[in-house]
Amino acid sequence: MEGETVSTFEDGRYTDAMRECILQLVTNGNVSLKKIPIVINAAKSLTRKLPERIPSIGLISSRIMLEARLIACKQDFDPSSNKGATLHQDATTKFHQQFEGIQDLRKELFPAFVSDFDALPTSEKDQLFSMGMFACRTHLVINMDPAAAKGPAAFEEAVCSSGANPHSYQDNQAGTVRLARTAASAFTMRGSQTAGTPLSGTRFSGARARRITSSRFMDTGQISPSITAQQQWTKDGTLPLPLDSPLFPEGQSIMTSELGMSLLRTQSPDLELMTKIALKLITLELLVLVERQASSQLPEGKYWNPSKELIESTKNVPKTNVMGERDMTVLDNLLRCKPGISAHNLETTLMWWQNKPASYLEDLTKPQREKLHMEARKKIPQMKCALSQHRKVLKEKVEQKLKDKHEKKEKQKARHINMRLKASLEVFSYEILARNDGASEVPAPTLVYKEPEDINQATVEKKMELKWKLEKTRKSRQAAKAKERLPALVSDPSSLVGQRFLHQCNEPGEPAQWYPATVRGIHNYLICIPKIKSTHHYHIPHF
DNA sequence: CCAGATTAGGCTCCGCCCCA
DNA sequence: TGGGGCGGAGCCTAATCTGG
Repeated sequence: MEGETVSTFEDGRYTDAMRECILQLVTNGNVSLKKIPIVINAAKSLTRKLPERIPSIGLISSRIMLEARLIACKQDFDPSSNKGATLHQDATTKFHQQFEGIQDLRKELFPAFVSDFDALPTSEKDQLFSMGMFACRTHLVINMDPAAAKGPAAFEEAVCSSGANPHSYQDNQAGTVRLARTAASAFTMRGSQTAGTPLSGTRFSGARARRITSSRFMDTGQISPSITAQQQWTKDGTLPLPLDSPLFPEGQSIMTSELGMSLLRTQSPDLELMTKIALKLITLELLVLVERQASSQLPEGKYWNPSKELIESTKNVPKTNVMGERDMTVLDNLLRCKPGISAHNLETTLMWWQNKPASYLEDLTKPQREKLHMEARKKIPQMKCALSQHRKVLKEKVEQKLKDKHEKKEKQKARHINMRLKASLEVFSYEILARNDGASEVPAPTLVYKEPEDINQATVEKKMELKWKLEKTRKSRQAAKAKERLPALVSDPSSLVGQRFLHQCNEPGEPAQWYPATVRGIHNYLICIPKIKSTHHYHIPHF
């Protein structure tokens, strides 16, 4: 009887509508493949209709899901689509290793799906592959953690006579950081060593310094002063962080909390001195970091003044890694629902869940939609081939990793046995075993500070090291910039006028030295520098 | 004949539960 | 705490069916 069943199977295959329905159930509805018939039958009470046929599990997992992936990638590729069309990634890691698989797969998929991919100009190919590779804005904040951990490590090295805090573990982590982490996991609900609250109110100088820098940077970041306040500040030349900074509106000043103020209260001369040393080292580490970031974001940097094309081609790139992090939760939940799901189907489900290719399909015209389904079906053999290749590579990688891990473990075990053997031999040599009575406990390690002048010297050395590092990165940035600008300067020397540069010259018999100078004018391609009397060595200007 | 679909069987992985 | 059994979910492959 007409109206009892819905046609789902035509011309020897399932209709596109049926395919989309199944995909929505699997990806957004979280329905397991086996339970799809149950869900569809349950809907009968509302629709009073049943589909004439429902695809088998095998068909869904081996074909329809692959088609779904191609459709999702097509959406990702389609510049006219504005429906969250990008692959997500965790952009807080510098080299995006977490989702390396997806990036690799992307490279395999574009050639498989984009018609005449090989014919595309190289620049366009590169653009396709490089999209979404931008650094997350939170990089700076995230990277402050390791930088702020390096500071205390250098500090402890500088002040402890043993060269390390004897209360820390035998790893490279500073005792201060270890303490803060342990406290964070102890004092918070479901405490996490990395995400817990920062340690507060401690009398330890390293931790105090860490907390002070944390207040200054993190609290400042949270207040976000108004544009007018920022503009005013750039003109009046005051320091950015004093308590009464014009940057922050009344009542929003940083460091006014009880905790913040207590950190600045003078306690003991020793603690003051130690805190200052630690603060200097930490802030130097942070300066290295901030300069690195600023070099790409300020004028002359590659992200300053991006071209129109770049803005256009990247408008769908996520501005934060929130999506990527949320994907982790989704992945976690999905794995509980579908423990056996394959990595590629997991990724497909994720893309359908987050990018909503279903609504992308709905916005297409009927012929476009049919064409897309047909193209996806046509590409299945190629897809299967690419996926099995990818799977093979991944499997090899995993096996190699396991092998390495096993070898490392074996090595550790051997070392451990050796150490114990050595220790027991020593024990025998001292005949301690014979003396069992009244044996005193091993004394706890004590923290012995270096002599004041040694601390001073060690601190100066550490600071010099960091300053040298800063100088080195500055120099290499300058060199890179100079190299980059050289061709333009050679072709148009007059553009040099007004530029400052370093000039190396020497009096006869004296060692050469660098002097800053400014280009006043260009005559016959000869760079003229006023006020130079001795032999000249001309060098590529540094900017 | 062929593409698409189905089926069966073997296999893996995971969480839960029980028990020693 | 760790091992074993069980069930749920899915993957993969080969053999087979089916309709144009």
